[in-house]
Amino acid sequence: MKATFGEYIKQLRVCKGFTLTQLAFQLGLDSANLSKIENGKREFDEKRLEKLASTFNLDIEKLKTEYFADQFAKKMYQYNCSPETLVVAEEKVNYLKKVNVKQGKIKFEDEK
Amino acid sequence: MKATFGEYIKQLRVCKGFTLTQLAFQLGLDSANLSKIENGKREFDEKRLEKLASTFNLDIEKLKTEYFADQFAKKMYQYNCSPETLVVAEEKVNYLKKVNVKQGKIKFEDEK
DNA sequence: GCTTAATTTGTCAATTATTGACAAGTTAAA
DNA sequence: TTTAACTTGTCAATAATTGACAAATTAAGC
Repeated sequence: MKATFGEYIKQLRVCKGFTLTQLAFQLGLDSANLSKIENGKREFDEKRLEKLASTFNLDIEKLKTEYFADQFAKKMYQYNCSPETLVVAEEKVNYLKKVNVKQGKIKFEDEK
Repeated sequence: MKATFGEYIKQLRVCKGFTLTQLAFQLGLDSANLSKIENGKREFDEKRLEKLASTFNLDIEKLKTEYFADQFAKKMYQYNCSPETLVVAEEKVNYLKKVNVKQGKIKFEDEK
């Protein structure tokens, strides 16, 4: 899968023969906005990933991978980050996990 | 460098013997907020990367790498993304670059 | 051609998130 | 116990994102 997340959604949609309006309804948004999402002019909201997965019967984990990879790639491209960035990111994920095990949960804003 | 970006800033600051107030002044923010940044309770604003680099005489590219890697890692950790995500991200960066060469600039919101 | 559905684009108010600022609290060193 | 350093809480101001609708364009069928 080399396409952007928007292109990916469009692919899924067209493949199943849905119109924008139909899919937008499933996802609980406006067809105009779905169009923008498909064309990379708006972001897909993370909270709709589950609905997207169930609509197309996709593995939610794979979908998350596509989704976040897309976000990272866009940032990298936009800010012209070195490829090294992803290597360092991997180290940092491991660091966070290790610290987490040692010290207990690191809380993010959206956790209670 | 395995630490978070906040820990990294603190390291730099303490190493040079600066107080929060001193560094905060250099960066144009409040010492209370810098404290939060160092402790991971607020995000460092991308627009201050240059100032941070010049204050500590750091290579801006390396700093960017640290900075964005930190952001990606936090998201990965927060949403429990598979490690695969970073591999896919790399593919997608290449895809974006290729598409860009073929079709001309992809514009982001903050470009004119 | 004409008609109608599908898609895209523009705009904007409303919601939501982020920031800057300051006060009040705690910790640490002398 | 005083003074500086740091941390935490709060909140208004600012900024970013979203949802919604109208209008414009494109595509398909007749």
